[in-house]
Amino acid sequence: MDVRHLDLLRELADRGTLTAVATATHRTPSAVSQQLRAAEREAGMPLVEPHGRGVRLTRAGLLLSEGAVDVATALARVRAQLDTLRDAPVGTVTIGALPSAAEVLVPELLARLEGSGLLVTLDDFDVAESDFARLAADHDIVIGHTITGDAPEGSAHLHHRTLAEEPLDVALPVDHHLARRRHLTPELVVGERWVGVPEGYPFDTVLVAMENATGRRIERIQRLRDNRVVEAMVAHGLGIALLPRFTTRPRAGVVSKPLVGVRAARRIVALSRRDVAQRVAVRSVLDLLADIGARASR
Amino acid sequence: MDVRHLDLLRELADRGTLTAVATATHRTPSAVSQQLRAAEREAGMPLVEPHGRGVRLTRAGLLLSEGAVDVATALARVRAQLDTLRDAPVGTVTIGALPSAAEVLVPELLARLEGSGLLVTLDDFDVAESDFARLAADHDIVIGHTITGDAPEGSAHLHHRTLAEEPLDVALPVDHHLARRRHLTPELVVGERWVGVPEGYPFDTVLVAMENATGRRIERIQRLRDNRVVEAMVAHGLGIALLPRFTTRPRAGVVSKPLVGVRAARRIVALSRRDVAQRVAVRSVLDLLADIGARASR
DNA sequence: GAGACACTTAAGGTGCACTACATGGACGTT
DNA sequence: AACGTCCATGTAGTGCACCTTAAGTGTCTC
Repeated sequence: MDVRHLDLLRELADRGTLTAVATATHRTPSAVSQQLRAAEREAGMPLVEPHGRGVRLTRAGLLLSEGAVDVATALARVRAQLDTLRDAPVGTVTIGALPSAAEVLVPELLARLEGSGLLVTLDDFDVAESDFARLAADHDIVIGHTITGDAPEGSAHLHHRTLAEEPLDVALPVDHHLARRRHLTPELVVGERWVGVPEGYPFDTVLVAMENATGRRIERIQRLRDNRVVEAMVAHGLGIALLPRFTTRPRAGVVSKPLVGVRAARRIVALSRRDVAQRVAVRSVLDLLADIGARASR
Repeated sequence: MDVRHLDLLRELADRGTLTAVATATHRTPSAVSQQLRAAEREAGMPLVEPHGRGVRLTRAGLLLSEGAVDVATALARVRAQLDTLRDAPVGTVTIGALPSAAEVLVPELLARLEGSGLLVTLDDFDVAESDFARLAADHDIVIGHTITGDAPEGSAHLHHRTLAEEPLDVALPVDHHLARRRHLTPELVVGERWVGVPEGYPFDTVLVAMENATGRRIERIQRLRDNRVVEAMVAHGLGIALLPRFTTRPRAGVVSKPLVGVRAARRIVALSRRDVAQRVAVRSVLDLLADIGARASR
C-alpha cells in the first residue's frame, strides 16, 4: 500500500468529496481521481462508489482510510523522534480557535514563543460544538469547547487535551432585581428573558438543561455568537445571559453571578489529528497552552 | 518522512552495506546512494557516516531505521485488513528452513495448501544459530531452531513463533555397550567418541553443557551438518551422536536413547520480520506450520 | 603498490503524477 | 422541460523524481 494513497483516502473520509480533497492538497480534481483509480488498481477492489453527485467510500475504502491514521501516526512518531535530536522544536503550527478562548490563551502563547523557532498562525471562528472536529482537518490544533463531556461531540477519533475548565456565570444588568443575590438557581432565572446562542452551540445545552430541570421554556430574545455583543445587550437591560467567568472582562452596567443547581461550566479543549499531535512542534505548543490554561483558571 | 527512505534505512541496518541493499532491492549502488542523500536532505542531518570501506548509520539513522519497522508494521496491518475482505489469502510466501525441520513440516504444508491461492517457495540451509535472524531479511518465514531459549540468538527484534519442541536423543550403533539402557546420562556418554556439529550450531550447546556438568572434554571426531550423514557415521560404529527424536527415521544399525540429566531438546521456531508477519498469507502459513508441528510432536 | 571493494558523482533516459481542458451525469430551480 | 451548478472522469502534454551507466575517490588486503 502506498502511503500517498492512504492519505488520500483519509482526506476523502474527512472531507467527503474529491474536489474538497483536491483543493486541500493543492491539486486538480482530475489528479485526485487518477490517484484514486491507481489506489483501486493496487488494492484490487473498488474503494469508492458513486453516490449522488459525488462518491462514497466502500467498506474497503473505509477500512483503508482508518488504517491510514495508524500509518500516519507511526510516521509522525518517527519524525518526532528525529526532531528530538535537534536542539529545539522548529516549524509552523496552525491554530484554529474560538475567539473567547483564543483571547486568553494565544497572546500569552505568542509572547512565550518569542525568540523560539516556533511560528504560530491563528485562525478564529465560532461554530457549533459538532463542527470543531471537522476543523481539525485544516488546523494543527483546534481550540474548542464543550459542556457535556470530555471532548466536543464527534471528536472521539482525535487527540484531545483539556486546557481549562471555566464556570459559566449569569450576567445581569446592575439594576436587575436578581443582581444582589450571591448566586442564582435555575428556578430563579428560568422565567427571565435570555440572550442565547445559536442551537447546537455549547452554552445552549445549559439552557436546555435548565428547561428540562424546571419543566419550563426559556425565552431567548436573541441567539448571538460574539460575547462582546451579548455583554452589550445585557448592559442595555435587554436580557440576561451566560458568560464564561475568566474570559469575560468586568464591564460597567453588568454583574455576574454563579449559577448553582445545574452543571454550568465549559471545558476548553485542544483537538488535533492523532498524527499531527505527534509532531514535536505541536506537542510543545500544546504543553504551553495547557500551562497557560491552568494558570488562567487560577 | 518518505516511507521509501525509511525502508532503505531499515534494509541498511539489516544488511550493513549500500551494495547489499542495492542487490536486495534490485537497484544499483548508485541509486541507493542517491536516495540516501535525498533522505539526509529531507531529515536535515547526516544519517550515515564513513566507516572503513563502507558506511555506518549515525544515531539519527539508527533511530529512523527503528521507527521504520513501526511504520512498515502499520502498513502491513492495513494490507492484512484489506486482505481479510478478500475470499481467501492469495500470494507467495517464501520460506527458508533448516533441512531437518523442513523435511517434516513442509511436505505436509504444501499438501494442505494444494488448491488454495497460496504459493510457497522453499529454500533450505543449515547455519549457526545466530545466523537465522539475518536470513529473515531474505525470506518471509525462516524456520530455525534453538536449544537455549525462546528464540534463536539475535532474533529478539523479529516476530517468532514456536512450531515444535523436540527432544534430542543419543543415537548409538545397535551393538554399542550402552545400547540396551533405557536412558543415558552425561556421565555415561561423556567419554564416548562423538559425531558433533560445527561450533555455534545449536546441538553443540548440549555437548558443551555436558562438558561443563562433568568437567570433562568430549571428543568430537567430526563436525557435520547433515543428519543423514551423521546417522550413517553412527551406523558404521564411528561414534555416537545427538539426533532429534521426531525427525529421525528409524534406521537399521542405529538405536536412539533418551538423555536425562541435561536439557536436551530443541525448539523449532519460525521467524519473520514484524511487518512481514502481519501479512495474511504469512499468518495463514504460520498457523498451518504450528498445527503441523504440534501434531508431529504427538 | 596492485587489486578488490565500497561508495560517490556526473550525465542521460524513462516513467509517473501532475495540469489544462473537455465531457458527461446528478441534482436543484424556475 | 430547460438551464445552471456541482462533481467526477477522460485525454494530451509537461516536468520531475528515480533510475542506469560510466568514471571517478578512498580504504583495506596481500
